[in-house]
Amino acid sequence: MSKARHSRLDCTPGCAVEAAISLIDGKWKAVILYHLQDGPVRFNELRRRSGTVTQRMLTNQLRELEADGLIEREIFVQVPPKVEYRLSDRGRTLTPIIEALKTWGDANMDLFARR
Amino acid sequence: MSKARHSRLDCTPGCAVEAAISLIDGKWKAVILYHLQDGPVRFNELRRRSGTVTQRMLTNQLRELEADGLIEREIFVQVPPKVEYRLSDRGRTLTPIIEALKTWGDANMDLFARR
DNA sequence: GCCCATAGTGTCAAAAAGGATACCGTCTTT
DNA sequence: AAAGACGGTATCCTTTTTGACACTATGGGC
Repeated sequence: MSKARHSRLDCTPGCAVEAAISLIDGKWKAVILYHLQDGPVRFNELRRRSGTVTQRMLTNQLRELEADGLIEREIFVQVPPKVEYRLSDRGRTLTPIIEALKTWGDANMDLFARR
Repeated sequence: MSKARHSRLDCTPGCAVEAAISLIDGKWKAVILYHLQDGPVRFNELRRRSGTVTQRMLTNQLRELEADGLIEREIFVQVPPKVEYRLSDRGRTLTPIIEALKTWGDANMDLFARR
């Protein structure tokens, strides 16, 4: 999803909104960013916290977030392997949005309960 | 996308974030909500403002937003037909999020330019 | 008579996203 | 000796999303 998304460079006002949302859509990206807000988290820990995500999907989403410069990946050369993910400076600027999503979601849980 | 999304009712903290984002993902929903912020807009006007969206997609997205209670649809019985879309009360509570997306998008345009 | 605008719907096909499963090598625990 | 934790990859398949295109009905302007 991170590829052919922003074809229009003739940016109408709505384009900025489209561009921003395209970085955090995907079923897991916003959730990942949320879990990284309090500091670095390891791969499997992230996996456990995110519920039903598969290994493959988590890897995909993390790679895309990294390619977009929103998170950073640090490999600790040791056995067993250790890899930490953390927000980049740019990623941290998304915090207000993620927080707003969380707040809104909590306040509107009734919307989801009825399905 | 509005259907089988929230399978986990054992809501972990990240679940609220996932739920909220699921309502505004899709390539056009956030953009539509953005365009509705200043008041009701007619179907074709919305289409023109949203760039490359097709008729079918716009209809789909509007129907889903309506089903989720975020927008309202008013039909004026006349010829040629007139249909206006406006934010519902609940939809209006999303305004801070949409605005934040717009602001963030504007501030990070460099991210999109380089693709 | 022909084209345009209005607000859609229907069908088909392509592309993208997501899920299931198996596998890798190393070390620790049981 | 077997199993589990770690952080992934590779492959295949299904579901979901998106796009292209044609079609509807009515009225107005040329």
